[in-house]
Amino acid sequence: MNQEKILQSLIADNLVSASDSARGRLLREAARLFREKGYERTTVRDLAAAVGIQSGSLFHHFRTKEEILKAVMVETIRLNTAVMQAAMSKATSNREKLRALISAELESINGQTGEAMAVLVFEWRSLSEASRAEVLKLRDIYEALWLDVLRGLKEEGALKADPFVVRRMLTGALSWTVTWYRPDRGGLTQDGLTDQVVAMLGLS
Amino acid sequence: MNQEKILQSLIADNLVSASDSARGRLLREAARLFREKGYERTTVRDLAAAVGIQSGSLFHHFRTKEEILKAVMVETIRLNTAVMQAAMSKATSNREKLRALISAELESINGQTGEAMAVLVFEWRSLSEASRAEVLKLRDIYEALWLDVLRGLKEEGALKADPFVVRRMLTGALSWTVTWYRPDRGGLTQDGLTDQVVAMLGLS
DNA sequence: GACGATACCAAGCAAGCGCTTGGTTTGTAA
DNA sequence: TTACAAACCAAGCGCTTGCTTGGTATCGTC
Repeated sequence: MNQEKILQSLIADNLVSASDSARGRLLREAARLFREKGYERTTVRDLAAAVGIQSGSLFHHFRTKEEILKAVMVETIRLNTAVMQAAMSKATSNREKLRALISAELESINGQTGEAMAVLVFEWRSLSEASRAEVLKLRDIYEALWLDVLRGLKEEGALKADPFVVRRMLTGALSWTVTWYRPDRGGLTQDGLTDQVVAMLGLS
Repeated sequence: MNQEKILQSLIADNLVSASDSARGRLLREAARLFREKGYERTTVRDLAAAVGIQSGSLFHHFRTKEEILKAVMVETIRLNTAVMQAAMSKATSNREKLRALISAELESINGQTGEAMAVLVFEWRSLSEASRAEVLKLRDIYEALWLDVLRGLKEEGALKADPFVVRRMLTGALSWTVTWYRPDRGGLTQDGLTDQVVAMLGLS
């Protein structure tokens, strides 16, 4: 199951919006703007202009501005969880699985969903309490994938530090790549970066 | 030279504000509020109320709201750079120096200056272009300290991955601790956390 | 070709924002 | 005691914000 097929099935189940639908286009532009200027500095007029409608018309699709932010986050987690599960299913050993996880997360952060992932990291505080709880539930599923593999590596003796701590360190380290890593601008490929991370953990 | 003495000398040189001065108190409250609610969601009325003055009176001390944000960041970097240089000067080997750096950065992120450090990470986009350049200059000095040590370790063969990449990974990993690590809430001490990071790098 | 839903527009409201203004109090030093 | 600057207050201006409202195209369906 490749990434395109995963996306199709999620769209069919109405779990994420097709990128050629009105909703999908809005969410993509919203992710871009939230990433670029921050949620608070992005006005509903900015959002509307980005998809070529009047600001009031936004509220036909979403009840509030915050609902747009939540949708960006929710759909991104759903997509990346599915992609990650698929990436892992091909691997056999825990070492391979970890590499698949790191590679997939780097891809989600620096690839197509990069803008939305950055929003997920930096705009957390702009979510209401209720939305936060909703997003957290989805994130827990995602995190469980990581912890299973890291615990396995710990038991094998390949990992010295605590799995929980390692995952949180990796979350920070990988998220942070969004602030400096430019896959296009030569030098380091995404695979090369994955190698570096694995090397840093002493697992290469 | 302990942390208190460093602070005194910086205050004497007018590089950071004394925490019992009007300016110092405002900056401390600002860091707290910016951290808690974000810069954009914090109003000048919030800031004024936090130090017990009228909102208009703020502008006697700072020309704009953004200048407050900049001051929080600038003073924090100045302080932490000085603390870090002191921490490193005691160490002899590069291994020890790296441990000192990690420990000091964890302290700055999770100790007294924690709120300001979080602001530095999460409110970057709220700075104007001009302020950003100013803060960046200071950060470069700070980063040079790290890169020197990491390059040394690489030459010794103790480090496998690229020093530049490792530093950026560590920046993310250590910054991220602010979102989950609670030194008070039992379990892991700050020294213990430092051990975990060193172990993760395979340098213990 | 009538109908109802969906998608949108044009206009603007109420609230909150950063910041200004003119004037008063407080602290300090000769 | 006087003089003066620094620190602050009370009031509010001009603008932007998220969102609402009442009405109009557009489109698939029978």
